[in-house]
Amino acid sequence: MSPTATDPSSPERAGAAAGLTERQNEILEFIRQSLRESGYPPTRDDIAIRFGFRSKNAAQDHLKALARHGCIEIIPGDARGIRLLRDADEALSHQFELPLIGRIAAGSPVTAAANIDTWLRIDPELFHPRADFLHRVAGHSMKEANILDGDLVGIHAQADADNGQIVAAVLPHPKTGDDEITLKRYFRRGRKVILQPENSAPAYRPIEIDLAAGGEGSQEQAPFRIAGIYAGLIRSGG
Amino acid sequence: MSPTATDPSSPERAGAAAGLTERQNEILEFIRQSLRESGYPPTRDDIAIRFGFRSKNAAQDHLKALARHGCIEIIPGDARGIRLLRDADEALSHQFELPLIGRIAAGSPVTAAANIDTWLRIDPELFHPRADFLHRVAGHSMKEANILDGDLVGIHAQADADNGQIVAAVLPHPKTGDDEITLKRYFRRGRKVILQPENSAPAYRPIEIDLAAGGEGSQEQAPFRIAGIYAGLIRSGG
DNA sequence: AGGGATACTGTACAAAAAAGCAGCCCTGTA
DNA sequence: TACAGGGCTGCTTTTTTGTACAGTATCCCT
Repeated sequence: MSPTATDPSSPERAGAAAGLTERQNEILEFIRQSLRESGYPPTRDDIAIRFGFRSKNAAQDHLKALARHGCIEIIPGDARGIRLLRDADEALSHQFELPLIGRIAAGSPVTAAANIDTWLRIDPELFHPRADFLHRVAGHSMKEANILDGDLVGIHAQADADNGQIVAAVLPHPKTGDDEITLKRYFRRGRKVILQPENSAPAYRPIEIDLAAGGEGSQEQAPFRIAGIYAGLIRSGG
Repeated sequence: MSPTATDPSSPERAGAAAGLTERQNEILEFIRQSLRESGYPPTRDDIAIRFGFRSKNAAQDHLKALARHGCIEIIPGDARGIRLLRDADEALSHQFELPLIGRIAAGSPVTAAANIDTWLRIDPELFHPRADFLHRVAGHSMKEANILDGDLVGIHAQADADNGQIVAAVLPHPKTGDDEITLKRYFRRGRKVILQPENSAPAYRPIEIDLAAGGEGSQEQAPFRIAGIYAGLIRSGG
């Protein structure tokens, strides 16, 4: 058991907390499992038995390390006094939550952690197709599709769309240059993409993009990309 | 402390498990609270301190009683070895869920267990005011308020409403006589209540109710009541 | 080479917690 | 009136747990 790789710089598994060793992640995962299955945290002994430690102090050391990293909190003197902290709890708690995406840091994937404003407790499966993130609508350009200013729209992440679907398009803002999410109806005719608002007021004009000019699939800065397709919305207040 | 009423036949509080005494329900609620706030169950001592028992055996006795009633499971020998069983666990798991209410059994409160079709994972706090239940909209009568057929509306339970608010009204269906939930804009002028659809098509007529005729506050079957006010909606699919 | 972290073994002790026994006071019921 | 059950006090005993201290070994970085 001793020759286990313990290189702190080894790549972490997906879903594992950052900055932890493999062993520490295993311990953390065991705590989660214990909470799920028995409803209360493990003792030092439970951990030692599970991992084959001959001394429960090995478990204690690991718990201290996890506490130092801010993954758990140890309540001194309490039997099973282990509390999962926010970050460590994420994998568990985000099961029925959706990230709210606002501005997009230039060049980053839409759902990158840096772009997440907050998490909201909505089951992704309530949307069709399943939503991967939410975006707050600004403006009235989709009014006639019954999508209003302030609505939270559920977006199913995918890179392309069928003609006529409502998409969340990522476009650089004409003034700031920052990437922004816009909801529009998508049409493609040959090399041209048309992003069509659903508001017949004259102020709302379709956006036309010529893919030939360094567009889709090009290595240059793409003038636009599809973050996903509209999958539903949630509206708050009367 | 001893002269506390302990009549096992006393009426149970709303949300409390059936067949339990008041004291037992308090203990159960404390266990839930402990799980929510600290993340692990209480010890016998925790319970004794909370309720002012001089002997932790009082707590032990209560736990045994709860176990006998199938509300909890005691894992022998384990510190904090208390597990909430399914029924008892509901209050906890529904923390971020909302019941979907369809048909209303005649005369029953809207959110009675019998009227709940299913639970959906949406944080009630996402609506304003906070939603207490959801209802699926049938028909297009509120189309011009941007509430469409098939939308799930969040309803904040309250018995009255201001003029002009959108309410979930409970009305007997003209044919079946079953109570049904309808979304309409509410107006009251003296003794008359007007439930106004938001659809200018001629097929949609306002409903007028004369409260003088055995209506609101009367002992006879009320012709209508307000289940709550509209607090937002969730729409699925493009 | 040395300091520091991770990852353990082993021992010891005190506090925390479970669990049993005996008994008291009520109240509703047979 | 006897009896059962809920609701408690008090006390004892035995586990279960947390936690500190002393070491060993490996690996990384300076």
